[in-house]
Formats: sequence, structure tokens, C-alpha cells
Amino acid sequence: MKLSTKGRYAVTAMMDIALHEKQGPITLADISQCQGISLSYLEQLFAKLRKQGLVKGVRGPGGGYRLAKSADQISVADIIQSVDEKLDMTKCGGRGNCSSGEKCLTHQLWFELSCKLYKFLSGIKLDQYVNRPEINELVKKQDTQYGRFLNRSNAVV
Amino acid sequence: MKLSTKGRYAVTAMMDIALHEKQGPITLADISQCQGISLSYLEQLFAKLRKQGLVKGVRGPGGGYRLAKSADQISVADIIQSVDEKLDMTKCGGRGNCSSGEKCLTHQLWFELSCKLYKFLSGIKLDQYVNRPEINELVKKQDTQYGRFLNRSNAVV
DNA sequence: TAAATTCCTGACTGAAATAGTCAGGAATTA
DNA sequence: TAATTCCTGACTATTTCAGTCAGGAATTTA
Repeated sequence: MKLSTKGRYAVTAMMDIALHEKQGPITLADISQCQGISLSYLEQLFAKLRKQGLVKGVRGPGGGYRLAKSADQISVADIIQSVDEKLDMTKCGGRGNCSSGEKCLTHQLWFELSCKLYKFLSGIKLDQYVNRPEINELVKKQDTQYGRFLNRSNAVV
Repeated sequence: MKLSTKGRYAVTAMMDIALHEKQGPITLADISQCQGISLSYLEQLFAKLRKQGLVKGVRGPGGGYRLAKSADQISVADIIQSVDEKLDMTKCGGRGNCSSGEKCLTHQLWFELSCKLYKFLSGIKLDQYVNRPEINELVKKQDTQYGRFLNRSNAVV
């Protein structure tokens, strides 16, 4: 498994979308500015998130990205797996032929670790953070700071 | 946080030592051969493990490495942290100045995730695997296959 | 004391992943 | 039709991973 900044970028962006679900599609340019992630890099990540069916792209003016499922059905594990390829930590990909055809010494350890970690990250859904008061205050601050949604009906004043 | 092959190498090597604690110090050359990890790379990893006080080096013939604490006091988290620098997943290193001096949107998420993950990996100690019968069978097989400890009093026949 | 063994250190290298850039096309809205 | 935004692919720089190499320091054994 890989748990790197790449995955963090993806989760951060997804959180941003989840937190603004009511305001309609969010543009990548918006996320790029607010979260400090390069636009083109975001586009690469979102290509993968789209292929995994986590987000839907809406083209044209007023478009952007929105969640493809409800926030309580999207886990951190889903997101990380989408961009980082695999969560499996065994050398052999779970096949058990890691050491000259046999299971290696630590096959069991990694296998179990992968399972537990997966379960753990699967249990954390986006909506757990969307409804917190302290997070929502932060969101408001940021939205005002960056003047988000100014040219929309639901603009932040 | 990073959870890469680097950490797996380190844990694998530590497991190997823990599993052979009774046979005295284990040489890196031995681990290199049995686990298929380059010797020089192991030396780099063990320099870090030593600095963290997880292993002790014994020089000279018959020397090698042994655990600096008992196996029930060494967790997977300890090992990964030693070689991968940090388990912390926040952008700001927990300081909370990730977004123009304020906490970023996902600070809370990463902070909590780091804590949970750390607790989780801290709970997995080396000795949990040392005493399993299925693992011990594997060890015996490997030791015979590679002719380990042949020139020692406790040689595997 | 000499030789062998093993840890230990630092500098270097190739390959891959990460992160970002650039240019342009496709769909949609106004 | 023009503006907006997604979408795609090729390209580049930087960092990390993994491994190599050369040599020195401590220790044991002969």
C-alpha cells in the first residue's frame, strides 16, 4: 500500500467537493486555488476518480465536479485506492508465491495488515466530516477569503 | 505518512531477527539472502533502526544484529517510523498553519487519521507473529533451504 | 599479533514515482 | 458564436526508492 501526499491531495479535493455539495458543481480551478494544488495535477487525479465512479464531471459554464454517490458512501479507502492503484501490501499481491514459490516470512503479517488497514480506512466516510460544526466554520472562512461562489445565486458574502 | 516497500523491507528484516532471537545475532548478509533484499540497502535501513534504538549491532565474527528491546515492545509503527521519517499525515506537521496561517480544511481529518493509524500500527507488536505455529513452520523450512546457522552450535539440520 | 568477520559510513547511480507544465480538443451554457 | 469547463495526452523537473561501491572500525578466533 501507498499512503502518500498523492492520496492526501485526492482526499482533500474530495472533501472540498463534499463540503460544498449544496452549492452545485465545484470547478477544479476553485479547488486548485483554495487547497493549493496544481490544476493539471488535479485533472490527472480526477481522471482516476471519475473512472472509479466517485465523481461526475459537468462540462460547460457553471460546471465542475460533483460526487457520484452520497458522501456517506464514499470512504477514504475508496479515494486512496482510486489514485494510488492498490492498498494491498504483500509483495506477491496476495498470491502467496513471494519467496521461491512459497509464502514469505512476513506474508501473513502484510496480508492481515492490509485487511485491517483497508477495513479501517473504509470505515471513514466523507460525511463524518461534512457535518461537524468546527469544520463548517473553517469552510465559511475559506469561502469568504477566496470569494467563492460570488457569481452564483448561492454566493458566500 | 508513507507506507511503502521501504517500510515493508524494514519490518520484514526485523521479523527475521525476532524469529531467530534464540539463535543469537543475525547477520545482514543472512537476511539479504533469505529475504531477497540488497545488503547495502539493508545497511542503510539498519543505520536508522539502530539510531532509533530498535536493534543493537554486534561486530566481529559471530556478530550481527539483535533486538534492542524484547519483541513485545517493538511495534510495526516503531519500525516504519524509524525508516520512513514520519507517520504524521498533516501537511503542516500538526502545527495547524497549513492554509495561510490557519488550519486547512482537512487538517482535522488528517490529524485524526494519523492518530488512529498510529494507534493501530502501534498495537501490532513483533511477538504476535513470533509465536504462531504456522509462521514457525515457514521459518524452519526457510532456514533449512538456505542452510542457516550451519557453522554454529545451534545449526538447523 | 594477524586474519577473518561483521558492522558501519558516506558518496555515488539508475529507475521509478511524484508533482507539475503545456497545448489543445470536446461538451455545454449563455 | 463565445465563454467556460471538463478532458486528454505528451512532456519535464524533482524527489524518493533501491541498489552499488569503496573503504574503515570493532571484534573474535587462530
